[in-house]
Amino acid sequence: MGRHREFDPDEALHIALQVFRRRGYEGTSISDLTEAMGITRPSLYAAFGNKEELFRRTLDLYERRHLCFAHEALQAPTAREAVERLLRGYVDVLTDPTSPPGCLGVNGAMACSEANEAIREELVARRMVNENNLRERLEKARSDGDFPGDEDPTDWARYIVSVGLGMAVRAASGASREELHRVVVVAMRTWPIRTS
Amino acid sequence: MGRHREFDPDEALHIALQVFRRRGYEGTSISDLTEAMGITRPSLYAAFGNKEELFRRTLDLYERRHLCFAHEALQAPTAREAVERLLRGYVDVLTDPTSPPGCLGVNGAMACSEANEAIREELVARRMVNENNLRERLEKARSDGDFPGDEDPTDWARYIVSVGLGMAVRAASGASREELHRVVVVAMRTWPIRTS
DNA sequence: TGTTTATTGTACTAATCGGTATAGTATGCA
DNA sequence: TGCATACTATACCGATTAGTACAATAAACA
Repeated sequence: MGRHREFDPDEALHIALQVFRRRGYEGTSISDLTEAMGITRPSLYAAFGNKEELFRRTLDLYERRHLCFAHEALQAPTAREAVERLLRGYVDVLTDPTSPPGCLGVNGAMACSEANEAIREELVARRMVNENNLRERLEKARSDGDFPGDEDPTDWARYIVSVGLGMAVRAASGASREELHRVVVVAMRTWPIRTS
Repeated sequence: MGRHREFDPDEALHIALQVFRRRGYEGTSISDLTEAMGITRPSLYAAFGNKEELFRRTLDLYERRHLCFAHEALQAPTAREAVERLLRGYVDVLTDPTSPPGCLGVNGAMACSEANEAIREELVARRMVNENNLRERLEKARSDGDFPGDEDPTDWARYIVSVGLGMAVRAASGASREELHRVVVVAMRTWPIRTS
């Protein structure tokens, strides 16, 4: 009963994701959002709560729709391949021509005033989940004999994620997909086991 | 003639640098600045023009006072040593215990609304200057026989800077100096020439 | 000592921020 | 055909944004 909603919340969420991805959390105003989504302020608040809740839902959508490659990448037969797929998949997300360049998680976290400290912590926590997944994959590889026993999976996961973060910053500054794939090539030369 | 200024502009600029470094450009308000600097708004505008001009002057100060190590690092005898000094010096700046963690150039550039596009471009341009300096150092190394002739200095400079940017993001999220030095250790293993 | 000049503090501007009260409108159910 | 209900539109809230007008103040020069 009652009047029907005149917009598709899922479609609106996709638009919000695009806006947040381009402008970051603080850089995006409610007016930016409502204008892009084609809805009014009360509609936005009725459907999504408030700005912070909306951002968390865009984060969920982002991970589900754009970062989903990571889970598959980690299942590659060798650790080396898993890491390379991870980095190359990330590059493709960062430079997806249908979305603003860069990473929602990185663009959103930087330059937060203290009023939005909670957002920053949320993003750091989500980032850490990914890094831990990678570390666990490397630990498995080590017990499989696929990764040297005297190498530290924690150090390696931290390094790989750092390269990814650096590429995210570059992407936001307009780096091309080719440029970033070249970064991956150089980065992968650290790998302690040669592909035979 | 006229009344004397009651604050030291140079000291005030150092404080502004600290505030901008912690909050980024957009995340910092004039009130944040005047409060930290201990001066009033008209004094700030009289001495520094406006927010954007003040930020540019803090950028100059930052490069002069905190990034000055880069110039010396590039003069190391070997290219490998130059790059390692560059990365390690940057880690120490990022985690300087007397300053907010992270890099003014990175924290300031992310999450800019379109009103401050000029700031973003300025920071990207300054970053490119550093990357070009590194590339030129690698080109010199190549003609010195200190760097393989079949390696591309542009690719390497881009990779090294990317690692630095990634560490800057991590530092802003609270990474420790030790953590980041470990990233450098792994990153340096890409190096195409072994230290004999 | 009086005048000029630059800095100071107070108080303000228009615009924008995130968020909402309220009234109007469209729908499903009885 | 009412009536209850959920959404929409307008217009607003107090707080904060970057930036400034203006008058009081303090120093240098005549």
